[in-house]
Amino acid sequence: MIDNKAYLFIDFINKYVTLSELESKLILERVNIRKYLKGQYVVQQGDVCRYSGFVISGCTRTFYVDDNGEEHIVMFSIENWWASEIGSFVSQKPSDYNVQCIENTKLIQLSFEDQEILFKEIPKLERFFRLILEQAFVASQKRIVSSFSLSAKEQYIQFTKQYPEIEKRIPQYMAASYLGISKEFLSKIKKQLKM
Amino acid sequence: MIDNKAYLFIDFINKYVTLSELESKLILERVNIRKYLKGQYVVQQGDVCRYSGFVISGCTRTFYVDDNGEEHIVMFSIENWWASEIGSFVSQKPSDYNVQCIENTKLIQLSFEDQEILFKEIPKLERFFRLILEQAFVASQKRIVSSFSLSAKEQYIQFTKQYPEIEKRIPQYMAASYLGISKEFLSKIKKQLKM
DNA sequence: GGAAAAAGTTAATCTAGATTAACTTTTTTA
DNA sequence: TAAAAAAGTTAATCTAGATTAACTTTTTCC
Repeated sequence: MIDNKAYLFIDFINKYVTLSELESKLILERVNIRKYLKGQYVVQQGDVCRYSGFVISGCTRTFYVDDNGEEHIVMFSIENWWASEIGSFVSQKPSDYNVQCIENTKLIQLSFEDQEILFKEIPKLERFFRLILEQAFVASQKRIVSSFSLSAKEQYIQFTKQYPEIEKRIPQYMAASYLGISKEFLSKIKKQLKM
Repeated sequence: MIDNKAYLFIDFINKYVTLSELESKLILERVNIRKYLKGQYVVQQGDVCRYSGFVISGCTRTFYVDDNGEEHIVMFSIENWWASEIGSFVSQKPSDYNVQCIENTKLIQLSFEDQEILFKEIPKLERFFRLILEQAFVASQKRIVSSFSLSAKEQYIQFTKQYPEIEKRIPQYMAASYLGISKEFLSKIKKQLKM
C-alpha cells in the first residue's frame, strides 16, 4: 500500500490510540484502497462481508430490503467513517444488509484475516475498535430513543443538526428512508419548515 | 472480593477471551458486589455513571424520560448481561438514561478508574469489550430495522421469541414501552394472538 | 440540447396505533 | 384480610403519518 490518502486512516486511528511509525507501516501494508462508482455495491444482502471499509472519500448507505421489497436505510457513511457491515464481517456469515455507494467512493479495506493478524501484532487496535464501537453503540441507542420520543418533524430537525454534511449530500427520499417515514411526508415537513 | 458468584463474571469473560488464574484474580480484586432492592436506581438521568455493572442476579431496565415526562425503555438486563449506562460511563458525563432495578438485583461493579487500570494490566480485556460491543451494536441496529419494517404485532412476536426469559419477568406495560407502543395497544395485540 | 429517468410535490383518502376514560384483575402492604 | 395501589382490559374516538395517484422539477445521458 503506497500513497492515496491511506494516511487518513492512520490519522483517524491516532485520534483514539497512539501508533508508532512501525505500527502505522504494518497497518498500511495490510490495507487496500478500492474505488467504487456511484451505484456500486460494497456488500450485498446474503453475501459475506469480507472486508471492513473506511471511507477516504465519497458516501455509502447501508440498507435493508424487507419482505415487501421496501428499503430501510440503517446508516450513511462519509469520509472518516466506517462503511462495512459489522454483523456479517465479525461473524463471517451472510449479511442482512446492502452497502451501496451513493457517490463515487474510495475505501480503505482490510480483510477479516488481516485484521485478526493486526490485532495480534498491534494489540492496541483492539482498544481503538472498542472505543469506536462504544461511540457507534451509544449513537444507535440514541436513535432508538429519538424514534420513540420525537415526532417525524423533530427527528428530521435533529438529523439535519446532527449530520448537516450528510443531509446536504443525499437525495431527500433517502433521508426519509433513514428516518423511517415516507418521502411524501418528508416533503410536507420540509414545506412546513420553510414557512 | 471473595465469593458471591463473582465467578460468573469471570466465566462470562472466558467465553470471549482466555483468562489465566492470575488475570482472573486481578479482576476479582478490583470488582465489588452490590445489592439493590426492586425499585432502586443504579444510575439516574443527569448523574455520571461511575461503575459499569454486570448482572449476577435480578433484572434492570434502562430508560429515558422525555420532555413530556414519558418513559421509553431502551434495554433490559438480566443475568449475564451488562447493566450500565455506557454513554455516561465511557465519557464520565451526565447520563441521559436511568438504570433501575425491576427485581432485587445483584451486580458486579467496576469503577471507571479500575477498568482503565485493568485494561493496562490485562490488554485482552480490550478485546473482550470489543467483542461484546460488536454484538450489542449489531443487536441495536437490528432493532432499528425491525421498528421500521415490522408492524407492532410482528415486533412483539419477535421480542417474545428473542427474549422469552425477559418477557416472562417484566410487567406488560414495560414490554410496550420497550416496543415503543402504548400499553393499551399491546393488550389488544395479546388478545388477538390468543384467539 | 432534448428525451427519458429520477427525484420531489401536492392533495385526497385511509389506517395503525395513540388517547381517553371507565372498568376489572392482580399485587402489595398495613 | 381488607383496602389501596399497580397492572391490565375494553371500547370509542382521534391523529400522525401512510398510501395512492397525478403532477412538476431536476438530473442524467445519448
